[in-house]
Amino acid sequence: MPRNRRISESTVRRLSIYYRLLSGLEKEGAPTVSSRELAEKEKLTPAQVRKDLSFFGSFGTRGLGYPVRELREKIARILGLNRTWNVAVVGAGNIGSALVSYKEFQKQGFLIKLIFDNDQRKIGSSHKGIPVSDVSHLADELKAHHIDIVVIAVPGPAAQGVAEEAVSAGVRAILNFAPVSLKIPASVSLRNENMSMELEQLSYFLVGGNG
Amino acid sequence: MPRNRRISESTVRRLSIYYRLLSGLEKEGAPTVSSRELAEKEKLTPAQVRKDLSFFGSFGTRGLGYPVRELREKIARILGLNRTWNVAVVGAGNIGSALVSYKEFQKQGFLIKLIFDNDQRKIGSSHKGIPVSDVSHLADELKAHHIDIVVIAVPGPAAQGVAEEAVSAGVRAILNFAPVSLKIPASVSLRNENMSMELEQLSYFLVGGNG
DNA sequence: CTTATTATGTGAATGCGTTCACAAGAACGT
DNA sequence: ACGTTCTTGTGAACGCATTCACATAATAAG
Repeated sequence: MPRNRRISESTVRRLSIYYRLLSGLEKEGAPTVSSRELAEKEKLTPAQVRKDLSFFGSFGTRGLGYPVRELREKIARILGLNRTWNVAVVGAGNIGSALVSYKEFQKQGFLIKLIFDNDQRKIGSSHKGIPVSDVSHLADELKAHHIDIVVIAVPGPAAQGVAEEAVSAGVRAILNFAPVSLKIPASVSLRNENMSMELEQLSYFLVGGNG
Repeated sequence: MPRNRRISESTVRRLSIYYRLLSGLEKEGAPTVSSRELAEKEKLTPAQVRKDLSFFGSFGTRGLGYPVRELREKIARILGLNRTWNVAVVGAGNIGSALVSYKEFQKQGFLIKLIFDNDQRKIGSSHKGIPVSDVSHLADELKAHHIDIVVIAVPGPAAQGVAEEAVSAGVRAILNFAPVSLKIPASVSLRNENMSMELEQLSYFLVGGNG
């Protein structure tokens, strides 16, 4: 059990995958699963799966595999999914609105508590029972509602300002949908979801990787 | 100029980043840019930038840097952004609708030509001038409209079926928003955009990487 | 024309994630 | 009980991306 070891980002990403897989297996009533079975479902190697899991201890049984329910619960604890998180969405445009309605988040314990916008026509209205607040009160509201994660869904030029407000309010995790690179302290965790970039990767593949 | 060389996925991802940066610099009228300047804007190393660009030739001038306009155009050709692509969105729910309204795609030359759904109440209506078609005619319509890229924005359980239809219609690139792992031939390029997973990564960071 | 400065391009070194390979352990049938 | 089969856990080998370091070259100033 190599504790104290730094876990690579790729390993954490795959933990999410294992979690989803294990949730499905648990519903099906499977008592155990082998690294080979997990690997086949996701086009990984069995060694990769075992190595990933071994970073957090050894919960497998040789000759049998891993206990589905226990492993899922263990990964939930590692990923912090055995609790709820308070989320705020900034930007009530197309993407922001879609995120608020996206039911997967609630299911996983990510509770959207606040929505912000700068459009007076939107402020005061509500999406799915969550009122749209004025973005000019961003920092105060984030603090008052103990928001853990801020989702930025505003136009590119506005994103950096929102990020800085969020950081100043003590937020330590940001999910950014704006197509810009945010400058924030290293102590804040940032993930970018840039859909144009994803399409560009596909485009590169389609033209065969050259010009 | 190390041609014939396989370009790593990370390099291609960064090309998208350089492209965005260069577009901005071009608007500002900057004639040239150094690897150091590019690196500083994105928290990369200058060596990384130079190595990435060197895979496609050497367009820099020692002592001066890279010509902004030429480099942007070169990267556009490499990524296949000097043309348009026909895109279809499957699923007219929250995410699908948001994508159709997302203006960045059109700007980059990704033209959404078709939207599909299985809900009779939605079929026939239109989003942003694009009519919603019946998903039961998926393959035929994809072929008829020469769709290059299919965006899957349907509930998890329906995603695999949609992917298979798309592949059977000759589609070679898929952007998947459904939280499942799609099984498709290796000859088809697939990118996953799983927003729950992004939040889970943030959650892992917030709990400090242990349970 | 010469010197100082800046910045590219790239082989070599480094670091890190993935895969290999195998010893060790557990279950199951005979 | 014993051998066969299955599967984990992990050190070692491997491969690939990143970083280093420097020769090379262009500009600018005096």
